[in-house]
Amino acid sequence: MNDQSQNLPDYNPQAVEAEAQSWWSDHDSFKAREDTAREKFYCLSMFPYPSGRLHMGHVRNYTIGDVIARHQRMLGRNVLQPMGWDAFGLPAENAAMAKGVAPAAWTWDNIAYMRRQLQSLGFGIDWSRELATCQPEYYRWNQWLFLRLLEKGLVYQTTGTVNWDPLDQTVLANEQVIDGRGWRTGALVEKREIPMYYMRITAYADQLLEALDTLQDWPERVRLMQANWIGRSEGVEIAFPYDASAREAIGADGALKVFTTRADTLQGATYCAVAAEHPLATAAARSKPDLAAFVDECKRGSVMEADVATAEKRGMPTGLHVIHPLSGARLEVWVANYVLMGYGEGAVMAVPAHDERDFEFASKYGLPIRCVIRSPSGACGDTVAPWQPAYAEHGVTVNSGVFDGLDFQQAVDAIAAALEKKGLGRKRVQFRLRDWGISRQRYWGTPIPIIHCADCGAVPVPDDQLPVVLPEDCVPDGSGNPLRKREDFLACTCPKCGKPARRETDTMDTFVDSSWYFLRFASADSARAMVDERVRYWLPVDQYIGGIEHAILHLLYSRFWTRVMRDLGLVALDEPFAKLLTQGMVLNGIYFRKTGTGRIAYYNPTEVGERDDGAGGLAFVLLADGQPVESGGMGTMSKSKNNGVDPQMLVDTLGADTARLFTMFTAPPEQTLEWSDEGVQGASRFLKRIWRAVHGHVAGGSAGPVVPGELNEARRTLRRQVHQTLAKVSDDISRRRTFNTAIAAVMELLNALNRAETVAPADRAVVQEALELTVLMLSPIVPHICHRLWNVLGHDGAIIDQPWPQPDPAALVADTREIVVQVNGKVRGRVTVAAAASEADVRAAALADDNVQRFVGGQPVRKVIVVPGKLVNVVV
RNA sequence: GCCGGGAUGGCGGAACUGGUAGACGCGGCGGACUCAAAAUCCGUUGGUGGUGACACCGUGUGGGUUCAAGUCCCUCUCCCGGCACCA
Repeated sequence: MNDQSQNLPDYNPQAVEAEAQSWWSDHDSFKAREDTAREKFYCLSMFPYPSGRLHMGHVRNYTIGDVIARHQRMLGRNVLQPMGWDAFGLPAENAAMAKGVAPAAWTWDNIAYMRRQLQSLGFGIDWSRELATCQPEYYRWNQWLFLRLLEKGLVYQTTGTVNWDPLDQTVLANEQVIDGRGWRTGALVEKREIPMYYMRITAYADQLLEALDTLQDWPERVRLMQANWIGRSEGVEIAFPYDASAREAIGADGALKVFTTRADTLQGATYCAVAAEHPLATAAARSKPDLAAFVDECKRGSVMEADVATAEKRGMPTGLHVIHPLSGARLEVWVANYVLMGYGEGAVMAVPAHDERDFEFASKYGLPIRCVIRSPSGACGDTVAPWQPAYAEHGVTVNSGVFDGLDFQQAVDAIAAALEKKGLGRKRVQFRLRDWGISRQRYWGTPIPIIHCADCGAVPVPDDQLPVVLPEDCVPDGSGNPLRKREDFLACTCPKCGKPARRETDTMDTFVDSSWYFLRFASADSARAMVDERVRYWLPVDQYIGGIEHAILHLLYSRFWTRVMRDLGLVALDEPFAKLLTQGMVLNGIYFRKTGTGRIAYYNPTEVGERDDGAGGLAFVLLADGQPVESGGMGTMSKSKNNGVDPQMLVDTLGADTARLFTMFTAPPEQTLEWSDEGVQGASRFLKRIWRAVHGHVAGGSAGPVVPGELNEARRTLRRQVHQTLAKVSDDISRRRTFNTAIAAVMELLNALNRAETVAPADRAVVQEALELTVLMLSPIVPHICHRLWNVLGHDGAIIDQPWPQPDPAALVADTREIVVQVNGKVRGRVTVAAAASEADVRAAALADDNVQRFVGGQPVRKVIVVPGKLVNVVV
């Protein structure tokens, strides 16, 4: 295209974006209406926590969703793209402590600011369905469903272990425990047992695992993470009957139950071990002060499981014994710190010869080791001491009496059958998944709807008294839950007996709030029900987009909650999210200096420049003082590393379209995205180029429609590229979700367009069509500039109401093709042949090529492989 | 430790089903415009050799399958993510 840069209007993103946004707002463009005659598309990005300002991760997340939503809209779907606020949670309480404002006020201010930011980025959101989880109209349904689950036995109360800060007299979340100390007080954190409510997610473990296979449009990685988290194990539950000593200590008959996946090694069990919290440990500790001290010590240890895993194995005998269910031998019962109360029965049979942990423990305490599995090398075939490391693989049984000579499965089957006959065991499945503890000793959350009565105990709040409203004017000071000091909240009457009673002050885990918000968007204004019949139309979510950090908990809880609501007859839905896209993190450079006191000072990348280091390389220096700083490579944008980029700055200077284009172009959506100021400039440059291309073309006067018969070779070639690009972009956006390659293809097209002839009417017609299609193709990604350019190209309506274009099949047809010719697999030439050429013709043309002949060099041709339309390989 | 993913120019990345490695962008280099700079535009840019046509080498390592391997199989190294005493 000839350069017509004179007198063309400048690209002013602020003006263009304001105009487009007010058009959409004036026309209520994104309001979604139920219409069963139309195919719906529910596009949802994970709702944000209202932390104060959007960060780049949000921009990336919501841009991906908006591109998909706008594309689906152009394909004719009835699109719903809602937005809400995950508004309860700890940061609001921290901000309250730091600034002395109530969490509610802080949260609502943040929501107002971030809503404006989302609007300034041009996301096509139906704001009429906006919700915040801290609204009583929303969280009353958390309470209502909690009561339904309580009725069904899917919510129950038991004691749970929490981190307790003894100075602040408060419960700490795991992330508030740093090196075993409270983050504010520095006091040593204790474990505390307190009553908590649990949701019986384990009752759904089997179906949550099995249904993962139906989620074919979820990333394999996420399904695997969930499968590992649920952790299904097939094994045998075995009872070791108490001997006289144990019966006496417990004061009853009975047996120690264990779970094992290695019932084939039962004859190698030489002792049993129980967790410190196990009833047998408690019973034995009553008469043994040193054991009581050890049990206490184990209980006090860190709640963090990572620390537990690396701790040295320690234990102490209980002095009690149990009877081996097959051999009748007396086995000693130990308390061991490596046995978890929360898995299986909280007790294990120990087979040191075939389990590394038991081996380490038995070696340390001199316990017997008995080999019952022969390894392939035979090393475990006899009972020579000292024993070498445990052989934990499957193998053939030995030293097991009637069970000798069996492979793993045969041995498990035979031993399980023998145990079952004696009533001392049965096969069963064990899951790693634990029930979901939802109580939080926190203020800023959904109040748990329970009333404590001195006479009646814990009484559910009747439905007609819902919601239990959280007072919004509390200002937490760090010393426990402020609700405990609110007499107006605490005081109530028992629904059963009418006497004065106290309200529960615990609130719900915020994962409860986010486990069903996607359902509420479909009936956001329903005051009388949690969800209504509109859920049937909109659900499931067709495309869900969010961070990989939610791969396990949020997605698993949401799947569980959906099934619970299904079983209550509230929805007809097994799985809430049909397709899932997990976007990668946004990274930026990390620069720092170690200060004299050993502390590390981080510098924002904008404060750092590059200098010649005098040795042929580059050194990083702080612009302010010219002195070197160290580079810490790329890392997630975070406050602590001082490497964040404020999206608002970008929107205010280069515009929302540049921000959107950069995040979509620089990396595929699932990968990490490395921030680059030069890359942002590149995105802005491309928008200016397309702006100029359109205005330059239009300045040349009007253009008629393309008449295919009038096109010469060059015009046909250009037009073919236009329609090939359209086909590729359609596929990249809808199927592959590789927005980066879609944009690259459009960039290539624009490069070709800038080189094209634009004088003859036929040329202008081809360019007009090309620019129209280019603007249509880019409109989901950079909607504002395309909104304007569509009108500049001579169209009256808004581009948002245009259908997604289809490539013209006739334009895609080529008369000739370039074929690559290889000799022995190396490219030696190219020949142009008619598209319809036969294989024999292609072969002849390839062999006739000069350079090909040079490399064949008269040698006998052994074989010629012809890949139609692509390449010929001559083997000599 | 177990499970999963990855390694391609100076950088981000492309190559989708085994068929032209390095699309597109950034950066670099050369040029045009300018008093100059910025902006913009044009050209060039994996390495080595050659004036050149071109040749050789090249997708973390070593091997294999194939007419043909970044892509498939085996070995090793390093990176990243998840789980982490789950019996």
